[in-house]
Amino acid sequence: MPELPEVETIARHLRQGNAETPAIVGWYITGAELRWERTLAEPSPADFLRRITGQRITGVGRRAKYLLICLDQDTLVIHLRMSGDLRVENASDPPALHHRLWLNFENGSRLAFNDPRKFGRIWLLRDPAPLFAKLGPEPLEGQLTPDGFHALLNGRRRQLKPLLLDQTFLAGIGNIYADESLHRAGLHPQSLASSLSPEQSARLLAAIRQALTTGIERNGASIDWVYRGGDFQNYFQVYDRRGKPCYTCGTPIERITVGQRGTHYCPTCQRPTEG
DNA sequence: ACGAGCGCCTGTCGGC
DNA sequence: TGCCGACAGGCGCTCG
Repeated sequence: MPELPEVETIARHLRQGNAETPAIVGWYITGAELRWERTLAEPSPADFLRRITGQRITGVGRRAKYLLICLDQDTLVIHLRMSGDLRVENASDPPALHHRLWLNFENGSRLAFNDPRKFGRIWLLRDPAPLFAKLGPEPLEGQLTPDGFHALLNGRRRQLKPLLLDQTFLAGIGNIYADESLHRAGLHPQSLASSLSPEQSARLLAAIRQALTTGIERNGASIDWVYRGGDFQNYFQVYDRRGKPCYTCGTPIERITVGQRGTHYCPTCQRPTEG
């Protein structure tokens, strides 16, 4: 499910609260329960319970697609993978079928990690930096310039779509935002990164930022039962639009497989580059 | 360096 | 209705 905009939206809601959920900053952890062992990547269940109990939440943030829940001594790092979701609820509510791990708070609330497909992972770390060591730059941060991005692309003989999905190249983009970015940039998903002109690279960076920013403004995309609350799905130009007319030229959107991922594009607006 | 194939899991949907 | 395969917002691994 969630890519950068969805994780950012969840982080903001947990930090600031919204109509449905209160902010969790300042809450005191009285205990935890683990229902699926593999959800917890690190440390052991016993160490996790011992260490997290008694800590207070001091902040909520995001790095790439990782959600960061800052505690007094540690950082709770959560990767939602395909189907993970976080829910604030009453500790007295019966836990839902797919709750894999939850924290209990002094105020009678619970923060539950719900994850039907069990791909999600949670770490409790004194220092999360090593976990993020191989991640590429944040696409929305200013250190990444059009020239710098062109240099990064220029050094790679790789198709654009798999490269955008490579978290060590650029951090936070997933299948939806890769397709939407390439469409906005007018680039074919199978064009080679090294074939882009400086202008095309600049256009791609701007398109990525535009797609991600719009996604955040719309509170992310909600496609099925997994993640709710966003409406970016109503603004998709290519993703999940196979056979429907391109909004720019009317050509039916095509779906192909690139790097074993479903890939949507307009064959008229997104022509392959030379080389 | 790069792509393909597969494993990890459960749920939904379309075709027959 | 039931069965069966395809497919799903991700990522780590091995193998050429």
